[in-house]
Amino acid sequence: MLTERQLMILQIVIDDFIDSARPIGSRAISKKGQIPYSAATIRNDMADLEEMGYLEKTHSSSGRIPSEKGYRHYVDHVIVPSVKESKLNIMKHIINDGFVELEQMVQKTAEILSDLTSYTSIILGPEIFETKFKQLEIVPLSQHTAVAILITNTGHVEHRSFSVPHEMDPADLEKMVNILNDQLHGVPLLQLQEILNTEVLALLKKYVQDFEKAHSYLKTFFFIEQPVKMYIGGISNILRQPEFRDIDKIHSFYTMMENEEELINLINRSQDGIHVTIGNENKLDAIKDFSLITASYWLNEEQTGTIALLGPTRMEYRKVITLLNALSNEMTELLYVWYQENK
Amino acid sequence: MLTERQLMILQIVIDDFIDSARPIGSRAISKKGQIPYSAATIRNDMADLEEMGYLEKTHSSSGRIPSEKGYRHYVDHVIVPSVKESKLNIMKHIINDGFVELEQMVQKTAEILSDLTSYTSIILGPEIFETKFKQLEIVPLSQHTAVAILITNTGHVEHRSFSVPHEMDPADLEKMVNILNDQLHGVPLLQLQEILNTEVLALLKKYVQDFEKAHSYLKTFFFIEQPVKMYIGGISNILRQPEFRDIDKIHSFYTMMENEEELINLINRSQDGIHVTIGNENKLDAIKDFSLITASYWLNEEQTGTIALLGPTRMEYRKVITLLNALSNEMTELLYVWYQENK
DNA sequence: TATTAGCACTCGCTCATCATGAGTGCTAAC
DNA sequence: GTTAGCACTCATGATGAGCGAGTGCTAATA
Repeated sequence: MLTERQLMILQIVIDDFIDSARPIGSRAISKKGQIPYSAATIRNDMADLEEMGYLEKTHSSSGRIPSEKGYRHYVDHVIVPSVKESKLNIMKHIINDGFVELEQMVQKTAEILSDLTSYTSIILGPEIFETKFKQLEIVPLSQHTAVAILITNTGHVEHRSFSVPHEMDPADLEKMVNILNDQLHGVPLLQLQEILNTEVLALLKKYVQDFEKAHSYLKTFFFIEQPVKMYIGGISNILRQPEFRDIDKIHSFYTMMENEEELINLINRSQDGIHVTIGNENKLDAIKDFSLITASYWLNEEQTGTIALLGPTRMEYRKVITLLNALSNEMTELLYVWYQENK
Repeated sequence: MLTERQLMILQIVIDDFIDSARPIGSRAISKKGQIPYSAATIRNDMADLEEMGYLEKTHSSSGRIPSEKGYRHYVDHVIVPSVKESKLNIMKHIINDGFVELEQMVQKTAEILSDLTSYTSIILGPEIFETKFKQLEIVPLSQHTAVAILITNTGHVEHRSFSVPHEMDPADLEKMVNILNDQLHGVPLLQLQEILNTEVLALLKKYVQDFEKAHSYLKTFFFIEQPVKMYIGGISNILRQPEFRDIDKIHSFYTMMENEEELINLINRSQDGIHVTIGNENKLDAIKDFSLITASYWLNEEQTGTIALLGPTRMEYRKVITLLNALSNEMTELLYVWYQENK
C-alpha cells in the first residue's frame, strides 16, 4: 500500500514528466517545494516506489520516470473523474456554423479535438445500427452503365457505379427499384441483406423476369464495405512530441494510421465509459508506447460510436479524460435530438 | 559549353548521387572504370563543372554533388525522352479488377504509381470541363431536412444535406427540381452557375412562389467546393529517403500535403507534356528540396488532369519521366473510350 | 597540349578522454 | 521517522587525435 507521501511523490513525478518528458530526481522534487521534505526522504520513498514498480530509472543514476504501472495507478486512483462537467459546447459551435450533414460534423469534431489536445483523434461511427434505408435511386448513365444511390434517414449517401448487363430489360430495372423502395423503407441497414434474401427475393421472383441475375446484382450494391466510418484528426501532431524523434517510430505510426481496418479493431472493442489503455496494454505493436483513451457515445442505450485520442504514454490524462467525457456526453445529447428529428 | 568528357562526368556524378545520396570524388569516379581517365583529369573537369555551376561541394574538401543547375542540364539534355513507349498497362490491370467508377480507378492508379517509384504521387482530375449535369434528386429526410444529390454523366455523385426553410412549400420544391432537371440536362458543370443565374432564374420566377429564396438556396447546392479532385498515394514514402531524416522537414511536408488547395495550385499550372521542376524552382517553400514532375492527360484536346510525382531533387528522373509519359498516354486513351461510352 | 603523378592540405567522422552535474544508495546523526 | 553527508554512477557535452576521402596545384610525361 502506498503512503500518503508516496502517492504525492508519484503524482509529482508523473505531472513533471508529462510536462517535461525528462526524468526527475529527488533533489529537484524537494526544491520544487510542493512537499516539505528533504531530498533524502523523498529519495527513500522513490526507492520504495521503484521497488513496487511505480517508477523506473532510465539508467542506474538517473532520475525517475513513471512506469506504466505508475500511470495506471495515477489514472485509476489519483485522477478524480472531474465531475464538474466542464461544458465545452464543441458540438454546438460546429452546428452553429450551419452544417447539417452528420459526416462533416463528425470530421470537424475530430479536427477540433486534436487541436485542443495536440494528440491524434479518431472518431468511429455513428454506427449504422440505427441508420435506416430511406430511398434507392438508380440513374442510368449510358446504355450499359448506371449509378446506384442509396440514401439513409440520416442523410448519408452511398453510391456505386455498375454496368448494366446487356440482357437486362430496362423496365425490369425500374420495377425492381420500385419493389425495393417499397419493401425496404425504414429498414435498418444492418438488416438489409437479410430482408433482401427473403422477402424481396420472393417479390422479385414474382415480378421480374430474370430475377436471379437481378438478385445477384443487388447483393453487390448493398454490400456496404465499412460498417463503421472513421474520422481522423491531427495525425501530424505526434511529430511535435519529443519522444517521437525517431524516424522508424514515425514511419510505423503513419503506416498504422493508413490501415483503417486495424485501427477500427483496435478501438472498437471499447466498453462503457472512459477507457484508458497504456503502452504495452495495447494490442498493436505500432502503439506500444502510446496511450489510447476511448469514450463511447450513445443512442437509446446502444453504443453508436467511439471517440478516441492517441498520444504518448506521457499524456495529459486529466485533461484528456475530462474532455472526452464532456464530448461524448455532448454527442450523445446531439444524437438524441437528431434521432428524434429523423425517425 | 561542356566537353564530351565533362558531360559524362556530370552524368556519372548525378547517377551516383541519385543512387547513394552521398558526395563522390574524382578518385572514386576514376576507380569505377566507366571512363578511362585518371583521378587528376577528372578532378580538373570537376573543378570546371563546379565553376560553371553544375556541381557543388558540401564542404571545402568533400566530393561533389549535383547542383540544381546540374540536374536541370541532365534533365533537359542528357535524358533521351526514351520513346520506346514502355507499355505499362497499369490502367488495364486496374480496370480488369472490375472497377467501373472513375474515382476509385484514379485513386488506385495513384497508389500503384507511388509503389512503383517510392515517391509521393498526386493525381488531379479528371477535371469537370467535360463533366455534365445528369440529374438532380432531392430526398426529404424529415420535415425540415433533405439531401440534394447531383449526378454527373461520368457517374460522379455529389451530395449535400440542407435544412428546408419552414416557409417553403413542398410542392414548390418538387416543381423546382423538375425545372432544374429539364433545364440543366447535359449542361457542363462549369456552366451551371451561369445558367442558373439566367435561364433557370427566369423560369423559377414564373412557376415558383418564393423564387428568391429558392434561388439563393440553389446557389449553395451548386457551389462545388473543389472543382478539381485530388488523389494522393504514398505520402509516407518520403520517410524512406535519407535526406528527410529531419523532423522539421517531415513536419512541413506533411502539413503541406494536408493543404489540398495549395497543392492544387502548385500542380495545376502545368502545361503540355512532361514538366520537371527542380528544388528552388518550386514556388512552395515546403518543397524547396523536392523535385516535382508533372504530366498531363487529355480528352479531346483539352487538358483534363495532371499526374505528378513528388520526390527528393535526387530523383530517378529517367525512370520517372518514362513512367509518367506512359501513364499519361494510357489515361488519355482510357478517357477517350470512357467518353465515347458516356456521352 | 592534354593527361597524369605526386604532394601538401582540408575537413567531416569516429573514437577516446575528461570534466560536469544531476542523480543515486547507504550510513550515521538528529 | 527524518535529514545530512558522502562516495559513487552515468548521461552529456566539450576537446582533441587519427583516419580517410577528398581537394588544388605543380611538375613530369606522352
